[in-house]
Amino acid sequence: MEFRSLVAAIEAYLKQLLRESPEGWIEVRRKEIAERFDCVPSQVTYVINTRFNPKHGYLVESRRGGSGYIRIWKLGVAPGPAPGKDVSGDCLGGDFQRWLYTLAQRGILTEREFFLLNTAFRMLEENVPNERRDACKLQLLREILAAGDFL
Amino acid sequence: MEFRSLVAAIEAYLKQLLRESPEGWIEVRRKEIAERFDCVPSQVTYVINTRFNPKHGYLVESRRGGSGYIRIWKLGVAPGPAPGKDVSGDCLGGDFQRWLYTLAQRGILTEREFFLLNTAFRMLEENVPNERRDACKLQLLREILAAGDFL
DNA sequence: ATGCTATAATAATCAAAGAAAGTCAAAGTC
DNA sequence: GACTTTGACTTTCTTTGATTATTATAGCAT
Repeated sequence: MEFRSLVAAIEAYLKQLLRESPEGWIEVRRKEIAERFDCVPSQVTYVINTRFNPKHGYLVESRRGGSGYIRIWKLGVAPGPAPGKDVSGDCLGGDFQRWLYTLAQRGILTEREFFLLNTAFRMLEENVPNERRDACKLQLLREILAAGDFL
Repeated sequence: MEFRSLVAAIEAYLKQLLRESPEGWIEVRRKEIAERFDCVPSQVTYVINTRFNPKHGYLVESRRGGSGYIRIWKLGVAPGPAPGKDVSGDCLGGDFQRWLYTLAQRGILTEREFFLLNTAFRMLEENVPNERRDACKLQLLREILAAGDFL
């Protein structure tokens, strides 16, 4: 298949992998992707940042250092810019709940866990200063996902 | 099982032992672990420090010298911290963790729920402005308890 | 038996080397 | 002008090994 650009090709490749993954997430090495597409590693970072961000319905987890990785989760349906709603600031708005729901549906969270986390999220929503809120929720989500590894 | 890295393998092994231990704690020889995984002993120290600290819900006690050992406690399953051992201060704002711990002990929360809520609490702890923090945590606790009714 | 010492058996510390991934801004393309 | 591509530099995490600190115990002297 021919692609207009590198980003497009890499994006398509990752989405292909995601489609083939029954778990709804994939794990890749930045360096390997870069090699496969014969480009610099930071290109991959660029693709991740521009095509797999929360706005598009993806969550990315990564680790540096020895045996580092990039893990991409596909969460629920892409929320879409909700026309009329202020698109500017927090694109993460109410989507978190949907994501939790997705995780619950996939059996990654039990119903109770879903409920409890929902409560916790609402708490963060209401009590963490604006500028830190999104980062904060994202971090919690990441920790939850990471916890899954061993729990 | 295949592991990404040495740390991951050792971590998983120790957690396996912990899971199998009815007392909620285990005692190992650093050297033996190192031999089993064919690595230098300080690697084990590294794993302990980075994966079994209080922040992750573990306490570690150890002794050097003849018949030395490393003892690892898992909080939330174990009957409280090793007596006389410093919990190293920052073990997550005392009271709330204790609350959660109690709930877990009574079987009101599962281990996972305990862990997740712990994470959420830490999040609040670190991100909510000082003056609202306590009220906030209290409210979350209440909601959790209330939730118990119909969950 | 009691106390002291040397020794061997451990674990901790620390710093260096190695292995990824992230950042940022300049240069290129459309 | 906005989006892509590149690469030098930074940060984070892991692995290794040399050195240091601690403890139990065996041996010895009293």
